[in-house]
Amino acid sequence: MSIEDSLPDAVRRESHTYSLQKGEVLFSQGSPTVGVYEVLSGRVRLARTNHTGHYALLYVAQAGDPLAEASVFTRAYHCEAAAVTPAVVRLYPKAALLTEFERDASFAKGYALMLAHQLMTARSRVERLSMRFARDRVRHYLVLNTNEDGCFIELPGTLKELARELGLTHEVLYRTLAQMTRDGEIERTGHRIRLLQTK
Amino acid sequence: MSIEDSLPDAVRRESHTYSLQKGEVLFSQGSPTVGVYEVLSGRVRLARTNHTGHYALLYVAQAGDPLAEASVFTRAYHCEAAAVTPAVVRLYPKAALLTEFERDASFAKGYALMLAHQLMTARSRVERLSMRFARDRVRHYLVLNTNEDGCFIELPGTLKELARELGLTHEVLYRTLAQMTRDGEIERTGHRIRLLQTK
DNA sequence: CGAGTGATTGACTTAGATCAATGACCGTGG
DNA sequence: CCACGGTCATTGATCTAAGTCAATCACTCG
Repeated sequence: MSIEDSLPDAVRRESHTYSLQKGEVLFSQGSPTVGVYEVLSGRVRLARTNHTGHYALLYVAQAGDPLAEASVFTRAYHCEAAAVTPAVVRLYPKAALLTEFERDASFAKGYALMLAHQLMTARSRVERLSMRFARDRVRHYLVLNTNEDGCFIELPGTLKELARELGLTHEVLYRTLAQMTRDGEIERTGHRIRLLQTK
Repeated sequence: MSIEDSLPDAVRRESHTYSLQKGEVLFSQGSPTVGVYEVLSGRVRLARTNHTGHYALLYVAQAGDPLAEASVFTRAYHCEAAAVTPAVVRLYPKAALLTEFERDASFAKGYALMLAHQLMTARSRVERLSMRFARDRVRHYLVLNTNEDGCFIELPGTLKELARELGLTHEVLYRTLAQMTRDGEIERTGHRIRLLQTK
């Protein structure tokens, strides 16, 4: 599901990594597209500036996230990318991607499928963030992130990171998890959470 | 940018429309994929149910929204779709889409580009919903939805609909717009908003 | 005309944000 | 080896923006 998985060796071989200092601009709005990036570490923000100078944040990509997936098909970047923290990114050059795309329909399918998955993920985050109560957001996240068995959730990072993902302060997340534990809705062992039947 | 635009006549010719009653299930989790849908009117919700019976809402598609874009590439639907209101949907059959996809690389590109745009839109909604204050969300929406000139916004629907899109109650949206008007940040004429320079 | 809905504003409630403090843990440099 | 700075996890007290409830007016449509 990550961008990396959907890329053939031919493309991977031509990729390069770049290190960015905090604040450094990776590409700017209107500049010609050179390819798709993947964030390896740190955070990179995408933002757009209006004709009238109004600014809006579009996306903050973290380790593992792809960046500028549309740029394969367009001439110029529609937004600016800049590092929020020191960051390392990998560039998959447009030419290699386009060649593969034309040459191999199964690569094209894989790329489209990857985009469709990213889209579904993003949409479910939208639904989650539309929920008013912290508890509902936490439940939603847990249900969509259980293991095969449907019971256990392995938290990928820190609880602070999860709080950010859920659009909550970390304090509220701690309290909510504590309350859910007290209520017998979940059980916690370190960074592993077990989702119990509520009925 | 809508799904319709990226489809060639060959596919459009094979599409069919279906009417759904409120609550009617369009497809269920695990059932074999028949194609991609587009919502013509009403609302259709996508939801997933866990092995353990836990339920989570993934997406609510409204008029103009595509549904199950990944289904072209997969055997079974990963979630359930059901009408929230009476709804009309259009089905683009999988076979026709797949044929086009294999046959015409430019269609494949168009489809992927459409997905990438949808993705960018969804991500910016995530950023918007992550903002704490109503005013910040409204500003974000306005900046990303100005006309060519970068000043005017034509509201597509009602303010109540916009409030839902912004994750706010309609009362709060009214108050926020009123306050922004008082503060000279925007001007309103019916469903047209003018974004002023804040300096 | 009357029912239904959107737009709007006021009064009150509340969940989450903020501020603050503490303990656990971890790596690092003297 | 241990002290110290840093971050994470956690909890309490307080504040506040948004939600809720309620009322009014305008408008549309059968």
